[in-house]
Amino acid sequence: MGRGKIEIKLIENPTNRQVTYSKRRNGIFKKAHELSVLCDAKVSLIMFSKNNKMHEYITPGLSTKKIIDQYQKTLGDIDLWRSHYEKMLENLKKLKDINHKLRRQIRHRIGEGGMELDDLSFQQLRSLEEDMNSSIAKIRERKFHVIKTRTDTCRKKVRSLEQMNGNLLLELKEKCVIHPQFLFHDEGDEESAVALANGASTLYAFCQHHSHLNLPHHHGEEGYKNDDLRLG
Amino acid sequence: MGRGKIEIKLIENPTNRQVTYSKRRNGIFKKAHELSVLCDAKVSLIMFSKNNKMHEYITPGLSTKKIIDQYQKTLGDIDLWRSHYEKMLENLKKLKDINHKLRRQIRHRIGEGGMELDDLSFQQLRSLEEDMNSSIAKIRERKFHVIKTRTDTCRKKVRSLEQMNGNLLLELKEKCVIHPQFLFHDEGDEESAVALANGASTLYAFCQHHSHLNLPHHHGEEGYKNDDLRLG
DNA sequence: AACTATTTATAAGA
DNA sequence: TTCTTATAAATAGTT
Repeated sequence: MGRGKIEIKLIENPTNRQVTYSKRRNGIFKKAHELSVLCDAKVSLIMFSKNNKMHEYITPGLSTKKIIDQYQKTLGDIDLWRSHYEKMLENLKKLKDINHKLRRQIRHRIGEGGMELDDLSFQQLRSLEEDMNSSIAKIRERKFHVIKTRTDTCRKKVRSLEQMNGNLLLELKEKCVIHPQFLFHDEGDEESAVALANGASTLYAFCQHHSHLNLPHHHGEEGYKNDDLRLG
Repeated sequence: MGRGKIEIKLIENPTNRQVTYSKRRNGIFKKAHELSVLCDAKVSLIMFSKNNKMHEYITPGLSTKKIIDQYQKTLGDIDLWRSHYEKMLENLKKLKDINHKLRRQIRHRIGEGGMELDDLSFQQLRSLEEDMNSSIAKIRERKFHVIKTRTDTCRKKVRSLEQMNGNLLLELKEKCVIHPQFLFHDEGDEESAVALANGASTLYAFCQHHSHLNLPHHHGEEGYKNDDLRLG
């Protein structure tokens, strides 16, 4: 429709093309609107020119605003979702962290893995042990009313041995002062010899008792930990 | 354009309206297509008749399939997202669970909360204690090389004291054999009486000292654990 | 952007 | 719906 018929194919001349685009675009929009009104139809017409300029027509009933709102609501939902997702990621991270710490704590308390305790200082080990001890003490308390205990005598023995040793030394020293012949084993002083034997036998009996206890005592040194643990 | 001019307003006659819709719809599609070809424009034209029949035109370049694919890809992404989200939820739940168990384990090991151990049976307590013992043993092992020196020294001392004790006893015994007067306390033998008094007092002093030591020793029974801890 | 000769779209009727 | 056709509308080429 115009001065001459035209073939429907790309218009090479850019100016011509642009002019035709404008004219026909308006024509289509007019027709779209006429259709909307005449037939109560819903029409959405969107077009992009070769230079990417967009133009659109939407039937008045289907207002552009409504469509834009709908679009933005969807975007908003996506945003809400993303923020939700990111909060959850954070949460996840925190939980993993806590988990890791708890595992570490347990590993320390279990002493597992051999190398697990290596990165703790002596002070840390001490405090960890104290912790463990106080923990185990509580468990012991709980268990205690079910089983009665034996006692440990290791330390008593060490001390009493030391004491006894000191006393024996003192005694010997005194004997030596009173019966200097003690210092000379070859001399035949009957009386002091008898007295010495007498006193010695008493001492011996005691010491036998004592040294007899010493064996289990030494044994107990090793067993000590076990006893202790079992008591605990 | 037609036998007569028409006003642009809703066509009340449904048949007329429908006919006009069909004719004009074709007209617009034809024009949309002509625009697409002539001007290399991208055109999307969608319309719904009053009876909600949909018709659309899309510029051949912007194939309907591509648009549908894009649409489905978006939907697919949403689905992927949802499944991702659900996996994460699951993960979260598992972590929380593990966390809870770890906390419980620690509470048991710490013995905290007082009532925390009440729901364990005696066997469970026993096994928990054994666990704790083996754990503490490992900590001690680790600790051991730090206090090894002290311990060794202590043991050596004990042994040498015992040795000394035995030697002293042997010596005393020998003296008694050589000076038998030590054995008769009732005889008016000044020397032996003096010797006896002397020896007895020494022994008495020792025993007093010894039994005196027993109290702090018993007291040490309580202090023992603390000492041990301090050594640890 | 305006003009206009001509083509095209389409309203009304069949 | 489709065809016909008179006529309104759109628009290519020109100014």
